[in-house]
Amino acid sequence: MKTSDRQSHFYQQIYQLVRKIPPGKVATYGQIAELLGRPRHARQIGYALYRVAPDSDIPWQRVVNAQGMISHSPQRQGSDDLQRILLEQEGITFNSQEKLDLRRYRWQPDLLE
DNA sequence: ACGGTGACACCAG
DNA sequence: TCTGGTGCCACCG
Repeated sequence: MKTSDRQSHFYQQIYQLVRKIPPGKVATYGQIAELLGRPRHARQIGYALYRVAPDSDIPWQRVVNAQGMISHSPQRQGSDDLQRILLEQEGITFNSQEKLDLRRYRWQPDLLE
């Protein structure tokens, strides 16, 4: 299997898993990578989500960094600001330090799937 | 082809 | 807490 095929397959796995995150819950980049059996590949999750169109059916907004914060970047062309708006619409609140409470909102995937 | 870059994470101080 | 350094590895010019 070519490397490029393995990679796009990995991206599909990422999208499929992110789709399972229910409204009002979030996962971290590292958590997604680990759940897919690739610890330390958190950056790949960011790359995969970067390619997702803002109006996609993939709930890309439900993935944040390990500090419970939205990762900002000029490259995102404002989708980072949109991310916060979408999450707040789902009932998620941010504290004065722009952080959401991971203990409260972290998605716990059902192991029996 | 190759080196800089980055929607990350973790650790030391 | 916060900051800086390090590990990681696909992406892109």
